[in-house]
Amino acid sequence: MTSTDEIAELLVYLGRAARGVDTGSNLTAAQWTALRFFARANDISRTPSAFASFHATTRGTASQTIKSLLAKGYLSRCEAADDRRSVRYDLTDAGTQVMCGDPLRELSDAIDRLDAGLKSALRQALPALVGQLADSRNTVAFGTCGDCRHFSGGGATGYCACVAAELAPTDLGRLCINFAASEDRTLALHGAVTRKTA
Amino acid sequence: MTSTDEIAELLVYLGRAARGVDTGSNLTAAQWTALRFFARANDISRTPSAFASFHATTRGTASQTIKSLLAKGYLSRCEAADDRRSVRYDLTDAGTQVMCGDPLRELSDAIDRLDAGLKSALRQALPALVGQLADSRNTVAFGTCGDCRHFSGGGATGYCACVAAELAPTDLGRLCINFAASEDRTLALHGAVTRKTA
DNA sequence: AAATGTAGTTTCGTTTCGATACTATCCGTG
DNA sequence: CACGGATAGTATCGAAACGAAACTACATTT
Repeated sequence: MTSTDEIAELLVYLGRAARGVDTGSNLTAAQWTALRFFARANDISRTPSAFASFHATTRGTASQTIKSLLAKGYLSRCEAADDRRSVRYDLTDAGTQVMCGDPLRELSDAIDRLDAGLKSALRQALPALVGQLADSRNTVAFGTCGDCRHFSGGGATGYCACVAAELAPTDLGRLCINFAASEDRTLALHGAVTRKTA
Repeated sequence: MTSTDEIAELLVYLGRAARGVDTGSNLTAAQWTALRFFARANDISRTPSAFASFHATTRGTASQTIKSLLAKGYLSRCEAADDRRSVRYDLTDAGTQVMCGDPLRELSDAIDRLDAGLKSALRQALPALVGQLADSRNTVAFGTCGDCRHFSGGGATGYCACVAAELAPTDLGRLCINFAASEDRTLALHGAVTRKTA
């Protein structure tokens, strides 16, 4: 039993413990994960397929979870303009409201109580680990635009080489299905690399 | 959306992604988690209740998952000597064998490919985070004896103030239900604090 | 035009899950 | 010692999650 294995187990334990206690909102763990994803993903990523990939499940299961949120009135369906196969799900006002009671808040608060050094360490190590895992699986990773290799720019705004468009400040913290970890595993403020999306 | 929330989401994402691909062993994610727990927990912690606590579920669900592993011949039931209500489950030889194909290996390998600094950062930050989370919930945390406040001693062996016994070298890396995070959030090589177990 | 691939959905049987109820045992207090 | 309450383990129930498979519709490639 190595120290590495202990880290892996702690990650699994925390991921599981993070579901927390649902205080009244009447959503299951999978439904919370889905609602959170659609609240956090950028425009091109709020699809059933992207969520299935994010949640490491099949599109069938993802579709089922989305349907339940649709029935509760927390998501609204929106057909994509460019590809008529594709759909996009957005949070309704009720969905946004419910997100205030996200049980993940408990974990966030615990993270905030960590020493600044440890917190900053997580901020660096976890995205790098996500990248490593995606590499070994030859799959897409998930991350936020501000951490992405496709992104270039300094302060509040910037350019995404993948979508080939300027990003609004609010987009920098959003999940993107075309996320690519930075080569050097630091937090990414160098020139973007153009790579055709999978 | 703060940086803290991003960290929380990455933890959930990794915990989910860690289940990996089960190559042939025919175990579900919950069954893998259970088998892994019983492979890693020390003598006093290999009970259904301890696993339920570890897996953040009810004893009923835990009992069911254990039953399925029992049916597959990967666990054996063993009545406790001191408390006739309690039972302990041990891995059979077949169970030990199956553990070689643990899909969590993929995450471990990814961790090993991280820079040494990042890996060491995780090694410090994650146990601290587990402790913070346990604090805010007033529940028991989980961790290994070597990181525990009850533990004192230097190199290959040491003393556990909780069980009030010397620990074998192999015990230092095992999960314990009586784990208590160190006060100072460093990796714990100071005097043990005696605290009656819950 | 045909073949292949992708996006989304549905259905099926199995497993997980939380809630609840139940038995057996332990422990503390009177 | 007897009683009550807490704890350990298990079983049962209905709902949800899950993976696999099949299906439709649309896009892309050949």
